[in-house]
Amino acid sequence: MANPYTRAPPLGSGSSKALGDKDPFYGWLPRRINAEQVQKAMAGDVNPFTKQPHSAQYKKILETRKKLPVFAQMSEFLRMFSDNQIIVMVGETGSGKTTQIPQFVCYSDLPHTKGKLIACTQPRRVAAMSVAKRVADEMDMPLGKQVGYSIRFEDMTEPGTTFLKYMTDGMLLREAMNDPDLTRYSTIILDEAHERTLATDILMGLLKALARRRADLKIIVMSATLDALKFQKYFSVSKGGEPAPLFKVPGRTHPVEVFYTQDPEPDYVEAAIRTVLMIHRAEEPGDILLFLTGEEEIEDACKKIKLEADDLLNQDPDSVGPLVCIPLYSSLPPQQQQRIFDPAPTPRMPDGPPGRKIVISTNIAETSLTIDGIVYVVDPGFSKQRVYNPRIRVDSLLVSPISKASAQQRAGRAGRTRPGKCFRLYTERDFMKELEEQTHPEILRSNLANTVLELVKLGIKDLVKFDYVDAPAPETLMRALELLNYLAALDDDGNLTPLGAIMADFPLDPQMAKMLIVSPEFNCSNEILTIVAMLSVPNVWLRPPNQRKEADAAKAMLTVPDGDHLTLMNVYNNYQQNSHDRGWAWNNYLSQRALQQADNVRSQLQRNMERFEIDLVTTADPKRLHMNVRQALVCGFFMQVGHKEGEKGQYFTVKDNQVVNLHPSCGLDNQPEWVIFNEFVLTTKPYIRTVTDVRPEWLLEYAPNYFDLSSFPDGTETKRALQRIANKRSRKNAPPESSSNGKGDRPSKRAKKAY
DNA sequence: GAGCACTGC
Repeated sequence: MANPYTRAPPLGSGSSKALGDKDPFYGWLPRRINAEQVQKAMAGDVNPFTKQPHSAQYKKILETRKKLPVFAQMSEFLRMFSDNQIIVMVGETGSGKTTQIPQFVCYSDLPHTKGKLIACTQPRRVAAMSVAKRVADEMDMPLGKQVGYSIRFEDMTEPGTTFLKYMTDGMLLREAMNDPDLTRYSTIILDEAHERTLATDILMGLLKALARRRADLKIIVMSATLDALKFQKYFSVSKGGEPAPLFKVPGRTHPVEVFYTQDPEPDYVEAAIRTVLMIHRAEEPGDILLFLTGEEEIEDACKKIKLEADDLLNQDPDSVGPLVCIPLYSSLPPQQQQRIFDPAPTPRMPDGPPGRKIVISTNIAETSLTIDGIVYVVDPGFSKQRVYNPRIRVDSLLVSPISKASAQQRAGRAGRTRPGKCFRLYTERDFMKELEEQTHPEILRSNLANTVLELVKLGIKDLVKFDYVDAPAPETLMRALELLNYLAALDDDGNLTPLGAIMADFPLDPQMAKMLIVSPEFNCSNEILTIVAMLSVPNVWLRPPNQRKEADAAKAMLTVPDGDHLTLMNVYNNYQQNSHDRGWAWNNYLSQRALQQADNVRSQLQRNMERFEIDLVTTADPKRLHMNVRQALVCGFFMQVGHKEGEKGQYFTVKDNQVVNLHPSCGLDNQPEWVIFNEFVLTTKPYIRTVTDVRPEWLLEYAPNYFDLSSFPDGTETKRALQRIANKRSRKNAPPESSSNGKGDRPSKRAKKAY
């Protein structure tokens, strides 16, 4: 056979007639391609990848592509790509990097000639989908053929045809778990690396090691300017040697003038409202984007601004135009989110002062959503950030100052369509001296139980020595290892157990994966599957401010008094029985969107169960079914137990002895002595949320290692209570329920032993 | 008697 590189094989719909002997790739040598070759191929009449004639549309799009800053540097890029295994690339907003660089790579790498793919990862699903669509158009191909995307629940690729795949970072990480060498890929592009999502961080560590094993793999890390040097050093080719080369492309945005306050503002919401109204009165036409921290703050500010703006309009209708306030946060239904794209209101009278639109948004407008036409940004300098405290194992959301990088990103939102202004509600000194350079990457702010299990499954032996871009706190790793060991996912030496290997394959927190896998032993895997799905989606309960009573009453109708987990199950079952009816969900103050998602997650998990031959079983007798479900819950959540002390209903977490309260949303009709909880949240008080009544015997029985009383701090009421139960049990000298194994409905003997 | 920054598998 001739050199395979002299002639690209015809692809998919390619017809040899159209091709003739004019294959635009004829004689091309992969990874040794220059810009002249590519330009010529792009300008040709025949699409070199499909061998079809180019459409008129294609030529049009090509002209606009040529105006992108990155296009002018194609030659430089191709040279750098030829000469290096790893490149760090910086491309500011509007450079065209996300759409163009992967295409340049296609022309140079010619992945289709070797049956490989180019991957380009994105932190968000919508981005992966929309960019893939755009690039498919640019390359004159139907989406899902040569160019596709892959996100959870949706694989828009065609095996054997697709050679450029946009995907979420989490998706590529999943693939790595089953193929640590990522052999299908010839080039991997990590886009938006500066966002430092957990998945991107882990991928960077994996790819750095993989680059040594696979000399044929090329890697491109794309980021914002501030982080480039850090990545260059991290990906230095030789140990302590040269940093990875940098490819830099200017952006194409308009200048944004930044203003600071003279003095610190004591009340940033009040200051923000004042600033917005000042802009409305005094500045040229143009829409405003105000960043606040959460739903309540946003809705509140919306009302206040509206009131004040209406006053202004009435007082001075000749110089002040109408103003419309639009809230934006993730839990808003998509339809309402769309309002941010509405045009500004029209003047009240012909020739009157023009109207203005103000969007008041959480961080969602910083990265996930771009709104065109914004000219003014008001930035109070705060956002809610997730923090994880490994000492007490609690996740919380804290309003914290943003980073410099974040502030710059926010300011940039004012310059997308024309020159803009950004009003920072803090002093220049604070910006320079007080703000951190970067937002702490997620890996430093999260519970890593899931990540650690993934890393072990990926074959990483020593988690502490893993080459992280930023290493997590050792205590966070310890907490994760400890949890996984108690769940029997890792043995005492930190090796993956067969159970752990299966757990890692479920897109779930380890606790939930564990209880799902063991649930057939309790004859309730059907129910646990539902509960796990419901726990994996956003809150299903709606509570509109003016209909709280009605919403609470509707919830009470669906509540199961034995526990919130059972209530969730009941909600899902009712949703099914009412054939996913939108009206039913609406009448019961439930989020149809969340229920639909739960349904989706449930099917995906069910497919995973089938792959591992985990039976889907249930128990006929409803009373016994509830008992069985509650026991299965213990198998996953035995480390999240609350014990009531005293009559006041004060709960203490087991072992950590933290004081916690039942969350007001809890549906229990009494205060059981022992409960398991799904989450521990720190808001106005420490709360445990999604709570179920359990029996202490179950704790001792299904989690004997964790409930080894010698490991408990002495002198606590919890320990004494458990000791009493243990004594009673040993007197009986037989497990109380498994001995009477008359009906198949009861937990089997094996369940007792294994867990 | 309270909340839900945002993403992802």
